[in-house]
Amino acid sequence: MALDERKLEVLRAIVEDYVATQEPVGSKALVERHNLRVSPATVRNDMAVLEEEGYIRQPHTSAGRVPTDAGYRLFVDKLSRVKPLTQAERRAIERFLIGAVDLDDVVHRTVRLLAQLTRQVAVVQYPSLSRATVRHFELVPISTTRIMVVMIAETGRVEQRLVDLPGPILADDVTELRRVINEKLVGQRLAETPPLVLALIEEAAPGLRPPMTALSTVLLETLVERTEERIALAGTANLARGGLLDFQGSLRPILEALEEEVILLKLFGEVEPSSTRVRIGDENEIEDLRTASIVATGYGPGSMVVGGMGVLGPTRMDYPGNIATVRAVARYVGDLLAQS
Amino acid sequence: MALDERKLEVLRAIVEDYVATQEPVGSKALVERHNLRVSPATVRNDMAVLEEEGYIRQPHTSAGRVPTDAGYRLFVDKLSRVKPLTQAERRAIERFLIGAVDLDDVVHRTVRLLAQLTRQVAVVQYPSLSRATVRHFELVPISTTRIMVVMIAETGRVEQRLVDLPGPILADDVTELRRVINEKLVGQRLAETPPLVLALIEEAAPGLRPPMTALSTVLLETLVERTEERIALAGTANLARGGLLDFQGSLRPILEALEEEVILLKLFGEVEPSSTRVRIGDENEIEDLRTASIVATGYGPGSMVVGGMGVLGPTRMDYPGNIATVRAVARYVGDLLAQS
DNA sequence: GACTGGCACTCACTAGTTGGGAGTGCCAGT
DNA sequence: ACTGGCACTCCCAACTAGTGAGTGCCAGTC
Repeated sequence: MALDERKLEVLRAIVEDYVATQEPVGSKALVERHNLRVSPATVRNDMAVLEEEGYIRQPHTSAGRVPTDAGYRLFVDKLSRVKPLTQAERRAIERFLIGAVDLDDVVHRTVRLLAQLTRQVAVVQYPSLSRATVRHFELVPISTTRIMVVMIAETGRVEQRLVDLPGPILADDVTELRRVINEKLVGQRLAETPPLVLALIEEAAPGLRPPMTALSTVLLETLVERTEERIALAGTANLARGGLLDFQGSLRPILEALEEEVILLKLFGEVEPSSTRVRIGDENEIEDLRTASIVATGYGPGSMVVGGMGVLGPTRMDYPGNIATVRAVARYVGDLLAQS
Repeated sequence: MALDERKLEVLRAIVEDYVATQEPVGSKALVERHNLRVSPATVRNDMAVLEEEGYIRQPHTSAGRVPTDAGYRLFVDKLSRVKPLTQAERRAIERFLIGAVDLDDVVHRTVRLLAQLTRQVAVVQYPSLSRATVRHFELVPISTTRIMVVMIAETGRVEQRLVDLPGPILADDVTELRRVINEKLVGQRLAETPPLVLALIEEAAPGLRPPMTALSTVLLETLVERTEERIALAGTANLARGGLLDFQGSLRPILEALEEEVILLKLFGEVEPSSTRVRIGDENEIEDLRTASIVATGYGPGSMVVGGMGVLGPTRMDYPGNIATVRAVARYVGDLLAQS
């Protein structure tokens, strides 16, 4: 059965009221607060249909209605208009991000900003290495048989690793190794470097084969294969708002899930370019997050995506507002990355 | 009034039972569980005295007794014997830390390990820059007017910053700058470098004064003065155990405090060499943490202290166990740092 | 056919009541 | 100095209405 205009309007009203008040909403209150031009009885009939269709439900007989996950989904897909940010919010974003001194700082500020604006838990993935390009490799001799490899990505991210060499090495040879490595790898996307790294060994002068082999092994292992992704988190205290009504009483599983970087990466790292993804309650694959919703989007300089960011909160959240905020922040950060 | 042997024994028993059961403990149960060789009535008299002295209290008339913060304090100072780690725990520590590939990884693993072993919130401060010594400075030309400065500390920590130069610079000049900087700064404790950095400008050849000035400004600003301290956190989910009985119902303030790095640094960063500090409830200066206790200690290679670590939990925590664990982990990590 | 007013019904929530029991303080006795 | 006994306190859990918001249904109206 198709839902006519008014039924959708009723659903929208229910979602909005419930999000605002956190209490099941009844037919009478609905008619009063939104100027639906019909009587409570009519609304009740509509509600019965909406419930039949699975968009709302009653916590118990003779209580008001509450949206189901499906209801939120419909609301997000069809009923919510994008809520443009206020001037104050835009200013807050700029002010917050403008003083960042380096990449770490940008990520840090971003995640706190998101948490503050949305009053939810915020998550920001550090610009992914595998999607970034190499700006420079630096080799720093620590001792005669030890070198520190420092990789600087185009996004500003820096990774370093110690390499033990098979034998002592001369300063000039280090310079040569540095030259070769940079010549071959700079400007490449990291995900595409493995074959190039292997080719490096061939490339090196015969005398430099052993140290180059040690180096390339480490490069492959740590910088390419084990592209360790990092995550920043803020606003967990926001979970404890709403006096435990959300999340059916226990924060435990949510907090646990939030500590698993792997889970967060799955949620916020898998973003398609320039689309905002909303996962509502049940739609989450992670068991422990079935009572939560997630708004995630990708970000990066220009149209490139180097990482994901977003917020996590109770299914009963302000979707239009949070979507708008997450998008806006992502765009700002993208611009910021494009500048540097 | 002096507390005789048995009264102290009673206090110890109360603390241990309360920590174990989370319920006020009565005289009868006490006599049964611990083999005090007296009757419940006698214990009641002792309890009355202990209450008078402020070491225990009754949640309400005709309930058992609960330790006060002062009671825990006395317990920690006088009554608790160090609880040696089990073989399994020692093995767990080793196994957990043995595979760490770099400093970040060490800190990461350590904080998770602590959270897991103590079942509390764990905090580890990254090895402090100001207390560390410089191993090497690297200058990486990004463009003709831009250099990236990379500082490698003895602890393995790496910091980097972009520097905009007043004018274009030649590769040879960069080499020269690098040489001078390293010559003067390597091996110094970072806290003592500011005068040396200023002297660098004098030191440089006249033609290199402008770029060196730009460099030293950044060095001072970011690497020395703004010695940004970092903190790793894990186990927040443990706060939600104990079903909200601890922390009088609201996790909110605790979670908020935990997000303030400044607060955590104050709590875990100010550690005297090789002493373990226990802060119990009221003793905390931070208002929001008056319902929590903290066990913190310093760590570092050998007898040096480069940072702090510890755990935070309800006042009702296993002090002897947590103290032992924190100490042991700190010692292991210290050894690890000494090796590298 | 769509909407409305009316009405009986359901059922969570609150407040008040009660009985039980764990625990206490006190006291007289050893 | 310690103990057994005893009256007392008072939290807690279970039960009992009473209340009211909200519903579903139905007959009536436009």
